[in-house]
Amino acid sequence: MDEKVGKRGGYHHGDLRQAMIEAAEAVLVEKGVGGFTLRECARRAGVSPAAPAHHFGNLVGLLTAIATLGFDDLSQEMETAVAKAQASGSDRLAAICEAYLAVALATPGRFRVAFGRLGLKNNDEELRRAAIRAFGILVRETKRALGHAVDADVLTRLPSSYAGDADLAEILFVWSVTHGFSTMLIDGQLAPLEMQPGGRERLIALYSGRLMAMLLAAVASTAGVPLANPASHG
Amino acid sequence: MDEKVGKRGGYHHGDLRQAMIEAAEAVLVEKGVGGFTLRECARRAGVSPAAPAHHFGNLVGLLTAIATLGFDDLSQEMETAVAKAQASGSDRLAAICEAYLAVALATPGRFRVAFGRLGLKNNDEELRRAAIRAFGILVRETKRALGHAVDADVLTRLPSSYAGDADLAEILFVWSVTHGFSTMLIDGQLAPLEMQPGGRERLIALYSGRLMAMLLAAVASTAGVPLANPASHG
DNA sequence: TGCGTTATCTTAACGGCGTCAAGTTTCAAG
DNA sequence: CTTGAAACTTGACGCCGTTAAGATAACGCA
Repeated sequence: MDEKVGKRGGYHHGDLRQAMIEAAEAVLVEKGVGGFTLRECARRAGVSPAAPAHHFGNLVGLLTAIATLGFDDLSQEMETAVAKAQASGSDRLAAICEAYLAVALATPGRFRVAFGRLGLKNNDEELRRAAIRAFGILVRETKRALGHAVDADVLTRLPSSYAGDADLAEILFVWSVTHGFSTMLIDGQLAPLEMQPGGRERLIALYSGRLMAMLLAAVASTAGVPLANPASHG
Repeated sequence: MDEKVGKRGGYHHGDLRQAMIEAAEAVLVEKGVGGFTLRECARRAGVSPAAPAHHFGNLVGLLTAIATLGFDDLSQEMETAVAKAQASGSDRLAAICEAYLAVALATPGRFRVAFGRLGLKNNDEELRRAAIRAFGILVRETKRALGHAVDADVLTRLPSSYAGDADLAEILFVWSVTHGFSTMLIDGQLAPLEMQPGGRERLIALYSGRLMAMLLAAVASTAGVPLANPASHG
C-alpha cells in the first residue's frame, strides 16, 4: 500500500519534497500533532533524517509548507462551493462555510497545522498569500450576503486593513461559528455526540444545515437586509 | 520574581505537585504548546527530571491535571458570570459566553491543553467530571434562554445523552461561536486585526458585544420565543 | 562523449528530550 | 528510636532535531 516512488534509484529520491509532505500529513492524521516527528516522516519517505533539511530547512519549514497547502486547499474548495451554489441557487455564504467544515474534516492534519499555533514561519511569503486569499473569500462572501460592495482587491488585501470595516462584526461572527464547529469536531470535543448510530456523518447531516440557518439569521439580524434565501439550508 | 518555595528543605520539595502545575502553565504561556517540556518544568520547580513521575505518572498526567484545572476554572467563572448577570438583569447566556472568552484570554495555556487535542488521559475521572460540568452549564443556559425546562442533573449528565436533544442545534451553535472566537484570538488568527491602537482589548471591546447580540438573535430566530433582552449587549 | 559543478542524500555526532530502574534521603507512625 | 513508606536523585536508555563533513548522482557545457 505504500509502494510510492520508494527510493527507486538508490541515492536520489526524485521528489523528496512531495514525499515528505505526504508522509507528514499521514503522520499528522495517524498520531496527531503530538506524535508528529520529522524523523518518522523521513523514515516513511525512505530517506535519512537529515535529508529533508535541504528542502525545508527544518521542521518549521515543513510545517509551513503544509500550512500553505492547507490554505490553498481551503481557498480552492470554498471557490468551488461558491460556483456550485451560484449554479444551484443556494446560499453562497452557507456554501463556503460548509466547504470550510468539509476541508477541516477531510484533511484535519493540514487544517490543524494551518490554524494550530504551532510555530510557523509567519513571514513566509507563500503562506501569507495563501492565508490572505482564504480570508479574502470569507470577507467577500460575507459582504455580498449583506448586500454590500466588495473591493476588487479583496483576495489580496491585508487582513489588517479591515480593522475599522463596517462589516467586521459579521465577518468575525461567520468565521467564529464555522471555525469553532470545525475545530471542535476534529479536536474531539463533540466525540460523545458522535457515539451513536451514524456517527459523525449523521451528526453533521442533522445539524450542519441548522447551524447554517442560524448563522444566516444572525447575519441578517444586523442589517435589516434579508438574505437571498436563508431557509434553503436545513 | 520567582522566589516561590524553591526546594527549601533540600531533598523534599514540600508541594511539588502544585509547583509543577504552576511551572507548566508558565512555560505554556511563554513558549506555547510546542516548546513545552517536562524537564523544563522540573527545572523551574527546582527538582530533578524524574521527580514529577511520582505525582503525575508521566507528561500526559501533568497535562491532564492542567486540563482539569482549566475546566474547573471555566465552570467557576461561568457560574460567577451567571450570578452577576442575574443580579444586574443582563443576559445570562451572553454572560457565560463572555466568561468563556475571558477565561481563554486569561489562561490560554490551560485553555489550549483542555481543548487542544494533546493526548490527555480521557478516562481520568476528575477530568471527565470537570468537562461534563462545564458543558452542563452551557446546556443549562442555552435551554434557559430558549425558555425550555432544564433537568436537575444537568451538571452531571453525560454529554452523549444529548444526542437527540431538541435544543442541541442551539447548544452547538452557541458553543461554536464562543469557542471559535476564543481560539482564533489565542491562536493568533486575528493578530492582524489586533495591530492597531488599543490592540486586542479594543478589538474585543468593540466586537464582543456585537457578536453576542448576533448570537442571541440567531438562537431566538429558531424558537419564536423572544429572549430576555437580546439588545442589552452591544 | 567526457568533465566539473552543483544539488541531493548519507553518515556520524551533539545536546536535549521522556522515561525507567535503582539508590538515597526525609518523613511520620508506632 | 526504629522502621517502613513516601519523595526525590542519579544514571542510563532510546529517540528526537539539527549540524558538519563526506559520498553520490544529475546536469550543463566543452
